[in-house]
Amino acid sequence: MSITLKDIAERAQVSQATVSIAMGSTGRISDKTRKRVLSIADELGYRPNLLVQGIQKGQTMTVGVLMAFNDHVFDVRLFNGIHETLSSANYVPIVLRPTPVLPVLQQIHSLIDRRVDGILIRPAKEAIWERHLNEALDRNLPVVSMDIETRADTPRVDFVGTDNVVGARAAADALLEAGHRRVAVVTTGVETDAMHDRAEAFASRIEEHGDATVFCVNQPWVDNTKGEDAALEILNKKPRPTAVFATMDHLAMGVYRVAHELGLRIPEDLSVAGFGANVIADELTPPLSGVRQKPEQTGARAAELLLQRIHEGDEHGKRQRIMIEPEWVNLKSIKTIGS
Amino acid sequence: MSITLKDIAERAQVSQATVSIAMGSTGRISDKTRKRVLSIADELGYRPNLLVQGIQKGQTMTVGVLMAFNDHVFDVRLFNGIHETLSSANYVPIVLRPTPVLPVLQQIHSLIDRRVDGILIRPAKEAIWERHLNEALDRNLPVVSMDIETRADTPRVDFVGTDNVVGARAAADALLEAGHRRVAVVTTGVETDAMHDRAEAFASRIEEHGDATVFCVNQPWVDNTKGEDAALEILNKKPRPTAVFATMDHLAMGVYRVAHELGLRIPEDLSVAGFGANVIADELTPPLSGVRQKPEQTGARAAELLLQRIHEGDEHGKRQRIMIEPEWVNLKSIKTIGS
DNA sequence: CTGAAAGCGCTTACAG
DNA sequence: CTGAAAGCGCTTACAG
Repeated sequence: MSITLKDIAERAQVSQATVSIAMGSTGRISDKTRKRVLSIADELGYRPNLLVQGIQKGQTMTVGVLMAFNDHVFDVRLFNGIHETLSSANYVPIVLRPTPVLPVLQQIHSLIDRRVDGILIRPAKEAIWERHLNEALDRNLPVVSMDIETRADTPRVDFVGTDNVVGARAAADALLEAGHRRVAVVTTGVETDAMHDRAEAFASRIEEHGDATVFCVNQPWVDNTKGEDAALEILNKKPRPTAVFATMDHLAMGVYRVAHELGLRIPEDLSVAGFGANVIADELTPPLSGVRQKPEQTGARAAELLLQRIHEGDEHGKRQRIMIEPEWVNLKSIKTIGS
Repeated sequence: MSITLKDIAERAQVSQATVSIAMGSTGRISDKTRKRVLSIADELGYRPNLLVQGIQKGQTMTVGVLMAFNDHVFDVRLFNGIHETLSSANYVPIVLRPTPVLPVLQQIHSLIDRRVDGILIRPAKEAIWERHLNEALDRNLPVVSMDIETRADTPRVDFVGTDNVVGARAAADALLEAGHRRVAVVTTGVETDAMHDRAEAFASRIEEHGDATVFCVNQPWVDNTKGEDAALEILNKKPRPTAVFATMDHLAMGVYRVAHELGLRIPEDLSVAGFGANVIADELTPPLSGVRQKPEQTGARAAELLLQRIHEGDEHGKRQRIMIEPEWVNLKSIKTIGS
């Protein structure tokens, strides 16, 4: 096994307690013995056993992260944000990926059994997740959900996510400012509240303008949908809208394709805006303008909030809900229409 | 704090040892007491403390995973494979992301301090990583590297990665079989051995044919290069090659772009093949044929190997080197030339 | 300034 | 079949 305090104590001819004190900063000790002990520890390659400190202090400096990583790029960026914050605080993430085969309950138990100090989760659509969170909450483990909000029955779960309303409004403002007065929205799946919020916020902002019209087409949610059907419906409309806002970048890809098939050039004949955090925006031709989420920031804020909860202990204040403002990025897919 | 064996013992009016025995399967105990104890444990929501078992048995059922997640899709798929294998064995991954700011040495210490049972790593190009691995190896922690091989100075690090030679040969065979006799290779960066191996294996396979010619253009490695320059050089060559093999999918994107600019249609005027595990292959128009890596399998095999090393303990056999065979996938970017 | 002892939560021989 | 005791590696009052 590895080197222990006892080994060092023997070598240094002092008690184990003295070694312990020399390592930490608690308790007074002569500078001479401390130096001697530390140099022996170093020489032996001593490494503290955090497991012991974990059972003693009830603090493992470990956090559970439950993410499916289905949305590859978004989840990785989210994780990067989490990781950075945790690292600087000397915490470490245990990453578990809930899948249909691996029951979430079991994974939460797996985290509890290892005595993580808190849990970060990016919930899936299935409500089943949330019931199981009580297993953690009942043990006073703080939980913060990211990007997707948990239901009402888990009031002690904080939330950090994208401010969809601010983002969608920015998109509307940008299109209006570019002179567009006849715009459409492609969206999908009522179930996902985020898409819904974006479509609604966008539409109502356009309508506020008074002089502009907007209509919305909802593409039923199927996995990996690119929204071609909805795009077709929009582009066949007479008079054709001059701009389309897609509530997620993936849907904008469908618009690009259908436009291409119909011989419409972007942005000359049609302006397109998206919403997301994917790289696809940059890889489309022309690069897609739109609302850009900030997954790193979301992850970092979530981790910060979790650490704060961990440190404040049981006097848990009221539920927090933090909205990260996305950013409007103008690339080459929007044409300015002369007034 | 949480429920302990002592709590259960008090409630059940038995000794702590009895409770412990009732939980595990070691030691005999009357069925009656066992049932009573278990039901009380259940009722109290008892969860074992794996930290304790960790310090007692020197086995934490925890594995360190060092991955940068720079290649989003590949790394996520790799991780999914790892995760699945670890989960089924009741192991859990602590995922750390080495970045220029966060010294790897510190992260390895972070893993050692938490007494992980082994380490999986996807090394970056910087050799600095590898020196630090000794910190783990010296403590008899098994280490398996994935996708990218460590240098010679870490002979106790097993490896699981893609069989580049088999993959590149499959690509060559496919192009030859489709009738191509004048083909080119776009590759990049001599430093990355993988690209080099692919280019070389491909070229020599083509040359073996006797009747076919091949030439190779190396695009200097810059971040996120799409190989446009190299592609231009190739497509301007007279006579123009009928097919191009890109040693990574990203480079094939450059070929697509340049071909498009030159007015060449794929596959009518030019056939293109790639190599990789990215989604981009499917999203290109037309979908890109090529060699597909199997990151999930790579991750799973690496995790299996690590677990095996963990279980075999100190009698560490000789270094293992496992090659996962990629698969040739024919989509729409290859034209068959009449003989 | 340093040491002996108790305790964190659990397991494992050893008695009875 | 069940209990008392020692021990895993460390920290923290408490004596000296």
